[in-house]
Amino acid sequence: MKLTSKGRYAVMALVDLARFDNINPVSLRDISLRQGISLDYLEQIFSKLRKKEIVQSVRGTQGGYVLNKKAKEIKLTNIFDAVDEKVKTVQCKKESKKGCNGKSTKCLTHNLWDELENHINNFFEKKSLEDLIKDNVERRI
Amino acid sequence: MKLTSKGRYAVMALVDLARFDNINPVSLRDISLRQGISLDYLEQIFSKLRKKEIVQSVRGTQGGYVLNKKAKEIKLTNIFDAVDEKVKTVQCKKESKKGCNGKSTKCLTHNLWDELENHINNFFEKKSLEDLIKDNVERRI
DNA sequence: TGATACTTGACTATTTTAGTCGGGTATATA
DNA sequence: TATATACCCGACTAAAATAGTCAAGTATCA
Repeated sequence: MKLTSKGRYAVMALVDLARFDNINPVSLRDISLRQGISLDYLEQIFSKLRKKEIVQSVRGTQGGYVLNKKAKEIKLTNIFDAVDEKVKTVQCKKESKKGCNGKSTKCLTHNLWDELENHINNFFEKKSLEDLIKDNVERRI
Repeated sequence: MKLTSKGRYAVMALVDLARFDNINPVSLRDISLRQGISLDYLEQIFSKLRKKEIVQSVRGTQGGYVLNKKAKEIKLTNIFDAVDEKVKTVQCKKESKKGCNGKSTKCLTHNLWDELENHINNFFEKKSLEDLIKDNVERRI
């Protein structure tokens, strides 16, 4: 079980963005330099964030990205969802003969993965971008 | 973020084992048939479980595996640890220039992943094999 | 009109996953 | 003692996912 870089980068980039977008849009180039993330990869990630209306883009010189909502309203769930960083546990395919079919001893652990998924998603639903920024400022003092 | 089959299989197999090992050892062949998991793959998994002293092996005809501890004492943490199903979030390599080096805006999200890791591990540390079996019996009624 | 910066889609090397395969060794039972 | 059962061990591999790269755009500001 692991968190992939895509999700990590998305969160890092958005925290970075949230701290600098007071007046002007923030370019991916700047984020790329500050966070050490490949520009091309960032473009892929922000394309997804834009489609899910987490950020807005401003084209042209002095362009960049701006948050599309208040940092308080952007939850980790939304970010991970946007970049396809899902919490996958069991996939109970109805077509498959093996695995979960609701019969006999199979899928003994079905409920476990459900619980786990809820447990993790619960964490993600509570945390907002604002929380992350505040947390960071506090520890910085 | 996903849970891989290895961890899933390990838990499924152990729940199966725990329910059948009252008197005799349980063979991987039986578990394989009941749970629909490849025998060869199960052998790999049980080799690891044995090395971490979660199960004991009995060789020869009528052989198989037996739990090495009480189901109550085997936590999910132990199982996942045995089969290398780790909860990985950030790796802050000291060697790398990029990523987490404790400076400036980098690793803004460091604490987040720590928290997440604790949150998940907390779940795994509480759940025992016994819990899973009980849970299953209850829902079966 | 040129530089900046977003936009899009295709391509690719690397790593991880989920096995398979081929050889063993130990032991109960006939 | 022969044999079948079942654990034991290491090497190999196909397929999928990951983490990018690359190329060719379009919009906008100065």
